[in-house]
Amino acid sequence: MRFSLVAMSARRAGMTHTTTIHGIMSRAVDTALDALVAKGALPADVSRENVAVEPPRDPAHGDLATNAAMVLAKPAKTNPRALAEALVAELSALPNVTEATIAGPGFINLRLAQTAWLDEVAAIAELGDAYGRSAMGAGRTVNIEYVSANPTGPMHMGHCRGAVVGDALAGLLEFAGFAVIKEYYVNDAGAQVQTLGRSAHLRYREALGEDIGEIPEGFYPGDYLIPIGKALAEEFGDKYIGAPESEWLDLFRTRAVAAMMDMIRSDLALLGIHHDLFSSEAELQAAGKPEAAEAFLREKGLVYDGVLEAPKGKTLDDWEPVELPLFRSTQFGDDQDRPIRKSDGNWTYFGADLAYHFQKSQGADALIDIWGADHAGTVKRIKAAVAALTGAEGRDLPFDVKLVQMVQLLRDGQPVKMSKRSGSFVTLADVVEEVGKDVVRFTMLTRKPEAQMDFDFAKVVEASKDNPVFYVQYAHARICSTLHKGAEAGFGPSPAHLDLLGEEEMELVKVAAQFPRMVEAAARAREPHRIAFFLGDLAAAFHAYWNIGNDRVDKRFVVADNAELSGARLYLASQVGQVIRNGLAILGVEAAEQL
RNA sequence: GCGCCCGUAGCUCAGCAGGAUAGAGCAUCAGAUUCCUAAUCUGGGGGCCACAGGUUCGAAUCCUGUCGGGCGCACCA
Repeated sequence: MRFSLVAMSARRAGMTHTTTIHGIMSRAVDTALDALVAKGALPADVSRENVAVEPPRDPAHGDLATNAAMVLAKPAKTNPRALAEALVAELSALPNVTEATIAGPGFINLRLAQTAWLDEVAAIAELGDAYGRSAMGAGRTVNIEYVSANPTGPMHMGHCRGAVVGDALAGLLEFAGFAVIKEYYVNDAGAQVQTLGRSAHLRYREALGEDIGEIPEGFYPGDYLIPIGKALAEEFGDKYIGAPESEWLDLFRTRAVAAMMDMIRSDLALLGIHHDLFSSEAELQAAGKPEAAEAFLREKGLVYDGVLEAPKGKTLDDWEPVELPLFRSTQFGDDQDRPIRKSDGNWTYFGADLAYHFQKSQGADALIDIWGADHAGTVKRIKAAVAALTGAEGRDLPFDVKLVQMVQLLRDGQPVKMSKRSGSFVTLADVVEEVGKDVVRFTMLTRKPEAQMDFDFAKVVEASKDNPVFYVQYAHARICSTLHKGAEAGFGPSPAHLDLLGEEEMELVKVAAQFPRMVEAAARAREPHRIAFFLGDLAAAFHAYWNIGNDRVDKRFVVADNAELSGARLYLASQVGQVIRNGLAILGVEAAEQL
């Protein structure tokens, strides 16, 4: 009980901005509830967990609304109406609040004084790049593993979405007050990297003049291995021509993996992605981590030697029952226990991955994995493993696996063909080169990650309002050019006469003021795409205001012969620009000053 | 057969921690645009939120079932 109260107050503290309007008002509601408790109108032990203070859907209802009376009525053993009336009495006494009314089933609608909103504009200016930052994370460490593409070739578009979503999520959580570790798991221990080593050897022979002809089945055919072969040839001469594999495979594999990782890192850099930590599966195994995890789990009775049943619903020609060390994942909701070692004694991917997650868990308060949706089937076992390993230590470690759906590449509505046989696929580098980093990043975030998406080369660079990337960038560019024009006319942004701003301008302020809330909501849900959608809304509000100026010269940002009004509007424009920049920064997108 | 994800306007998708009359863009229809900030603008029509139950003061949202679509289901990675 004590524990939950502590947790709750920490949570509430994390949600509260001290200097922005939604924080101030949600604290004000909290304080009003405290007052009711003091007066005996509300029991002290009622959980306020579901109390929300947020803008109503319909702006006609007011600036903010709270459901407090409805949520608390039942546990307080009173009716919503009575509670609402008591709360309204408290809230309407606040200087910020010009009107507090009860509506519908018991909502309390609040209208705020204009000065409250203008204070928010000032807060944006004061906090600058930090506006919207939250203390929600309270410095807790979150490890987010993303990309983790196999080091067997360059990054292609299949990796792109997970990379962007992971990186944007990392940016979001960092902005929300978490200490974020961005990690990449290098699968440098399996059969695929052996194949890579052999493929490099083939290219090495080729570099030394041998005609290798068509790349045979079972080797990686891509041209990107040619320079690796050449480098190996230069370094080692013909030393490994005709030599048995045992003499060169480890060496060639290691060299090839290193080269692939260099290539992947530079591909990622094109997207602005830089991991903090690259963890090697081979090193993990060399350090005996899987053995340690196995021993630990055996001791707990969570690993045993057993025989798997043949898979149902499909027939396998080469199925035969074998005894293997199995992890008891069924105990954690999986539908089958999972082998951690193969019959040849090597670790399965899962066996090593389990140890890897254990390793990650020791340096973090929460784990997040970003995976392609094709790995959905393995989520349960890894969650089971983490629950088993950390649960056995008495920890309850939050662990999320985010699945990212595939992207279909289109060009003018037609699917882009990829030839696997020739080893040519659409690389990430190609796409970034064609449309630019910012377009790739933003576009990948214009759909929730678990929904499939199309990426049409023609559409994503289109300069029109139905292209969200452009729409947001254009808003920012417009703001920059407006400030520029203002300066030419001798007007600069100034907070001196913000009270001259009218209702239309306040609409824009109210949208911009949502930003801190949106950051917290997005961070809580771990959905960076919400920031992208918010930016679309903010850009729309800005363009809407701008459009008023089409017909009404007096509503433009720069009003001739009126330095005070122009100064106030330019100040507003400048702060809207600041919010757009902050949002884009979370997503790793640069705000264009001109288009 | 089992598991996971999805099902919201003609199309592509939002829907913020269960809140008030479900939103946007495209398309469509009707207007605006000499001057002005048109890489457009204003307005209209369009919905059994797949279906059926349940929980709740209240459900697109949570639970169960059905139907439909996608993905996965080896000791692969």
